[in-house]
Amino acid sequence: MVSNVDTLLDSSRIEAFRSALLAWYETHQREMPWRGSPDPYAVWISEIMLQQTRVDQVRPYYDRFMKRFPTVEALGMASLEEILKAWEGMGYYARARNLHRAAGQIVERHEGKIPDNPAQISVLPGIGPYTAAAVLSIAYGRDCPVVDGNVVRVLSRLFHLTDDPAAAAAKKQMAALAERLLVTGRAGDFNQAMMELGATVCTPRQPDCGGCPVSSFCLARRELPDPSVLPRKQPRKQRPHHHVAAGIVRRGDKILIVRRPMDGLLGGLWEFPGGKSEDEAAMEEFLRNDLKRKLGIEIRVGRVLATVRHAFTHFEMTLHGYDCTYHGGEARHRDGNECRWIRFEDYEQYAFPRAHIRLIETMKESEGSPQPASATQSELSAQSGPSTKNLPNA
DNA sequence: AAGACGGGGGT
DNA sequence: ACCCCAGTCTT
Repeated sequence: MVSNVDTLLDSSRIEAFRSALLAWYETHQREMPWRGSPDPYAVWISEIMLQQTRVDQVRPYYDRFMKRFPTVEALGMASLEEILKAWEGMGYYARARNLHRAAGQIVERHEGKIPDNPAQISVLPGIGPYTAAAVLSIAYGRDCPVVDGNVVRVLSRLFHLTDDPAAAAAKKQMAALAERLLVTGRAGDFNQAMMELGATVCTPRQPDCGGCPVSSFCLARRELPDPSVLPRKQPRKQRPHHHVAAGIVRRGDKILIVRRPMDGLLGGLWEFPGGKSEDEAAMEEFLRNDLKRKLGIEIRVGRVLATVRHAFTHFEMTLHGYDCTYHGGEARHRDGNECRWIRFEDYEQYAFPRAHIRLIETMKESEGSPQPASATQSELSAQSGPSTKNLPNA
């Protein structure tokens, strides 16, 4: 589509485009705590948090995180456990693990200063092409164009690009166009303006072309009845649905939690032990066998304390939380996962996956939280039946 | 090139 | 119910 691209790429039109975009950004940008004074550390943290995560979700996490870890040195001193706890609920926990490693490297190799050049910043864990360009342009004013999901969408429509943006050739083309349009000397503003435009005006569905400052430059607007068909979206597979049994295993006034391995899903987080069951009808038996096999403990499985539905990107899960009582064994995980007996009220000191948090909240609401050892079996069974009140679509 | 990796909000 | 997000890393 060279001819399409050329339509906009003459210097006077590019200048007009830049002026319109920057003028719009000046008056329409949203308030964000990391804007204003470009502290490289603040920019770095915000950009990591903003990976695949919306501004409004990041905001409260960012404020708490910066209060807790105000500098690279503070972050470098922190344990992974502290950082994961601060990250709890935001997802993509590899970001927190990479932040922990990167902070250590920045303190040790760069005297606590975020690198200001592509070669050094790009090798830090968790910093890919987008984040490198974002930090370098916003914090250091370097002329590096960013290409994120917003920019891909804006450019696809602006230039009527119909290729799959996931393809290598399309990525190259996007990068070249962003580079060509970039306002030299104001790269940070330009990049943020493009992203802000994509996030608030040139949205995936029902873009506000009437409110767009650069609609007169937009080829999709001119040539298509509906610009929102771009960028070309590829067909998605449907997600499988799994049933997971988790045991809230009581031993006196303690309950058992197990830490997930560092790599993989929800890496480094704590959870109630259990696993995926093929047979939804035989969850209790599965759970008893599963904890025997993985942890070497004997349990008695009681009633369902709470049931939670939870959607991940690539699968869906119904999490069944069972009231269990301990009946012997050492609680040593066969794969070496750390096991810990904690008091129920101490769970807030550990980072849990969202689904397990909701399990805990549901148990507390229904007064089905694990009872002190003094409670008899009859007292427990006298309580209300399985709680499914937080189970959407059930 | 494709898949793994969370969670929330918009439509 | 489905879409997709201020992406990165691994295979």
